[in-house]
Amino acid sequence: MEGKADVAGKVKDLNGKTRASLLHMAGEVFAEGGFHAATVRDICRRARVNAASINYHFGSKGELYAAVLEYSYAQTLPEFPGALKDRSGPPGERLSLFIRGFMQSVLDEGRPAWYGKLMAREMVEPTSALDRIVDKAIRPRHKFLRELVVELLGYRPADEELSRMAFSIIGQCLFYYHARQVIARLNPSVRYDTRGIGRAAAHIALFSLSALKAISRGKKGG
Amino acid sequence: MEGKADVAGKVKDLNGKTRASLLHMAGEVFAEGGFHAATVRDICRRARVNAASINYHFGSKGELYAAVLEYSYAQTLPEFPGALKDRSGPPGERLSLFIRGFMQSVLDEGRPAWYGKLMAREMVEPTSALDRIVDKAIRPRHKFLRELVVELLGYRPADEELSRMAFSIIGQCLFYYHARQVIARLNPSVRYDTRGIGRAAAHIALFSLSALKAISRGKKGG
Amino acid sequence: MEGKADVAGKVKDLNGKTRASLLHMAGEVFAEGGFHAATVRDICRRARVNAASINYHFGSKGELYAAVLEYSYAQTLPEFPGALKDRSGPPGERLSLFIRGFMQSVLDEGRPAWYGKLMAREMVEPTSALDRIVDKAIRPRHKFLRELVVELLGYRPADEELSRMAFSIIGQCLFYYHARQVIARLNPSVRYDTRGIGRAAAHIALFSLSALKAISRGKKGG
Amino acid sequence: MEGKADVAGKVKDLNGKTRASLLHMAGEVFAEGGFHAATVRDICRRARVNAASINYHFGSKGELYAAVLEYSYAQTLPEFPGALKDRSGPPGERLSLFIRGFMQSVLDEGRPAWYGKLMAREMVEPTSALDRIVDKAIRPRHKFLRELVVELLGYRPADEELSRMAFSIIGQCLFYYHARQVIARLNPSVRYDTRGIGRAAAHIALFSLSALKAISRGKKGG
DNA sequence: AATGAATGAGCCTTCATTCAT
DNA sequence: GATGAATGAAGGCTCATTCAT
Repeated sequence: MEGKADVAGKVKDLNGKTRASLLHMAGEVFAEGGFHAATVRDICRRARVNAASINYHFGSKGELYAAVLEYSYAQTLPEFPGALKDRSGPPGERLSLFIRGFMQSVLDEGRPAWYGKLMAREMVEPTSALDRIVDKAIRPRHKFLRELVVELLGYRPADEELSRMAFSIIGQCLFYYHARQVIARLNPSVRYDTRGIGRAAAHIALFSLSALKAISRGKKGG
Repeated sequence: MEGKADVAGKVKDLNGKTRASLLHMAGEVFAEGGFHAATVRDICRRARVNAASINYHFGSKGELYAAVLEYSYAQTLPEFPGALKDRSGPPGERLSLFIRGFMQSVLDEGRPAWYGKLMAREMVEPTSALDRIVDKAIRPRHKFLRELVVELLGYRPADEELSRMAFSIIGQCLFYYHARQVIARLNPSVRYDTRGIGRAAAHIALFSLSALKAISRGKKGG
Repeated sequence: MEGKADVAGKVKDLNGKTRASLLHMAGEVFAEGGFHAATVRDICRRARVNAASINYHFGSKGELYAAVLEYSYAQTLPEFPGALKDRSGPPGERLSLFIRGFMQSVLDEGRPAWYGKLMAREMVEPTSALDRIVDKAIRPRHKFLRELVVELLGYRPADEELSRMAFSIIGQCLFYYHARQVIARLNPSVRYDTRGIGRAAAHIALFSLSALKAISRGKKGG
Repeated sequence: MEGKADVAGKVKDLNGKTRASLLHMAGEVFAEGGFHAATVRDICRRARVNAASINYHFGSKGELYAAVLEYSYAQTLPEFPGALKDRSGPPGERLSLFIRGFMQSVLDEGRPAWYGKLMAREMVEPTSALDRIVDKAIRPRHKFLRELVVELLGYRPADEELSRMAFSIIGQCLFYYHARQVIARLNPSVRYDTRGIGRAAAHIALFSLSALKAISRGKKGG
C-alpha cells in the first residue's frame, strides 16, 4: 500500500518534475535579467531538461513567461490582502508593515525570491504581459496605498495628487531594487539582508509618514 | 606634442560627420531601449552609414556605448555644478530647482534628450560602464543632494541615514521614468509634457521638503 | 490457422476506434497538403488521440501514409474494374464515363474524397510509396485507357504512341486538379461543384474523342 | 589598364559571386523539391557560402524565392513574345512551335533548367508568389494560346470554352513534367532528352490540332 | 576614411520519434 | 491498448563582428 502510494507519488512528481522545474528556473532567470535577456536554452540547461521542453509544456517562451507570472500571482495574492485588510492597527503602523512586506517581496534574496522582482522588472522593461500584471498585482497595491494615505492625511486629496502620494512611497521602495548596483557603489554600507531591508523600510516609512503628517498639518492649518 | 595630441583628439571628436552622426544616433537608440535592445544595424541605418562603421570608428558596440556616455558627461557636467553651486537662494528652493532639472533631463521628450535617460537606464540595467557613470555623473549629484539635505535638516545625520534621504528623493523622481508605462495605466491623467513634469516635480519637492522639515522638527524637538 | 489470421487481420483493420479514426483523418490531411506538409500532431489532434498513437499503431509517419494508401486501394479497386469492364456501351460513351468518374474522384470536395487526390498528389510529389501506387492504382487505369483508345482508333498504334494517347487524356484531367489555383485566377468562372466537374469532363471527352476520331480518319485515309 | 580592368571585373564578379551563386543554386533547389522542401542551409551549402548570406543578400528565404522568380522572368520573358509574335507562319505550325518551346523550358535537363520548372511547380504547390507568376508568366502564355485556338478553329467560342481549349493543350504538356516519375514506370521507353521532348511535343501538337480541326468541322458542319 | 560583403554563434521554434508507465 | 512526457535534430532567422578592398 505504502509502496504503491510512494510510487504513485513519485510518478506524479516525476511527471510534473520537468514542468515545475522549468517554471521555477524560468522565474529565477527572468528575474535576473528580464524577459529578453533570458534564453530558453539557459533555462532548460539549468533545469536539466531538453530545450524543446518549454515548447511542449508551455508552447513558447512568451507563454512560459506568462505562466511564471500567473504562478507568481497565485503565490502572493492570497497572502497579500489577508495581512493588510486588517484595519485594527493604527494606519501609520499598517503603512510600515506594507512597506516592509513590499520591500521584502522585492529584495529578499531567499530561494524563490522572484515573485516581487518580476513585477518590479516588468515596470521598467514592460512586455505584453504588463496589462495583466497591472491588473492582478499592481493596481490592488496601488489602491491599498491610496486608501492608507487618505486615512493618514485625514482628508481625500484630488485624484491625481492622491496617486502621486502613492507613487512617492512606492518609488522610494523600488529605488532600492532598481538602483541596487548604484547604491552598492555610492554607499557600500547599505545591506540587503533581512536587517538591511528592515532598516531601509523603516527609513522609508519614517520619511513618508513625516511627509504625510506635515502635509496634512499644512493643509489643515493653511 | 601635447598640442598635436589635442588636435588629434579634437579631430577625432569633431571631424567626420560619420562619427558624430553615429554618436548622436546611438545616444537616441540607447536611450530608447537600452544597450541590449539596441542593434548596431539600426543605429547605422538611422545614421545613414555603413553597418561596419561602428566597429571601424569605435571598435565595438560596447565601446560606442562608452563613447556616447563620455560625450554625455562632456555635455552635461560643465553646466551641472555651475548652476547648482550657487548658494544664494534658500535651500528649499534649490532642492525644488534640482528636482525639476533632474526630472526634465530624464523625462523631457525633446530631441537630444538622452543625457539623463542613459543615466537612469544604467541604474536599472547596468553595463560594464556603470562604474564610470557613477563616478562621473551620479556621485556628484548624490553629494550635492546630501549637502542640501544637511542644510535643510539643520544637522548632519549619520552617513547611511543621510544617503537614504537622498535615495528617497531621487527614488521618487526616477519612478516617473522607470514606471512610466505603469503610471500611464494606473492614472492616465498624469502627463509627461513640460507642465506635467513641472507638476510631478512640484509634488516631489513638497513631499520631500515636508518630510525633511518634520524629521528635523522631530529630531530637534525629541 | 487461416481463420485466426483473418480474424486478427479484421480485428486490426476494423477494431480500435483510434486506429480507424487515425486512418481517416490522415487520409484527409495527406490529401489536403501532401505527405510532407502534413504533421503527425495535426492528424492526431484532429483524430482526438495522443500524438504517440501514430507510432504505436503504424510505426511511423511513412507507414501510416502507406496504410492510408492501402486502405484507399481496398476501397476503390473492387468497384473500379467492375464498373468499367462492362463493354456493352459504345466506346466513346465509356470514355466519357471514365473521364467523368476519374475527375470526380480527384476533384470532388465531398468528405471522404481523398481516394483520388492522394493518387494525383503522389504523381507530382512522389514518395517511396509511388511504386506500389503505380502498380495498384495507376497502371490498371492506364491499361484500361489504352484499350479504350485502341477501340476508338480502330487500330493499335505503336506502344509508345498508344501510351501518349492515354497521357494526353489523363493530362487534361489532372490539370484541373493540379492547376486549380491558377485556373481560379485565369478564369474565375470555372467551378468545381458537381456541375462544373461535369462540364470540364464533357469538354475533355469532346476534345479527346475529336482528336482520336480525326487521327483515326487521317491514318486510315493516309 | 587591362590589368586594372581585369581586377575591377574580378572585384565585381567576386562581390556578386555569392549573390549570383545563391540565386542559381536556389533556383535549382527550389525547382527540385519546391519551396517548402528546400532549406536555406542546403542552398548555402551547395553555393559554398555562409548560412546567413541569404538573409544578408535577400532578407529571407521567401524573398530569395521571389528574387529567383523575378530573375527567371527576366531571362525568359524577353525571348518569349519575340519568337511567337511572328504571325507569318501557318497557325498550326505556330502551335507546334509553342508546344515544343514550352515543353523544352519545362523539361530540359540542361544546366539552368529551372526557369520553366518553377512555374510548373508553383501551379501545383502555390506560394504567396503565385499571383505575380500568373500575371508575369502564365497569363501571357494563356492569352497567346487562346488567340491561336481562335485562329485554328476559325471562330471564337464562348469565353469559358475557349479557356478550356487552352487548358487541354497545356495540361497535356505539363503532364510530362508533373507525372514524369509515373511515366518512367508506366512506359520506360519515354525519354526526356531533346529528341524525346521533340517526340512528346509532336504528339501533343498532333493530338491537339486534330481535336481542334475536328471540333471546328463539327461546329461548322453542325 | 569608409564600405559592401561575408561570417559564425546563437536565438526560438517545430517536428517525428521514443520513453516510461 | 494507449498515453503524457520528454527528446534530438533540424529549421529559419538575427546579431555583432571581420574581411577585402
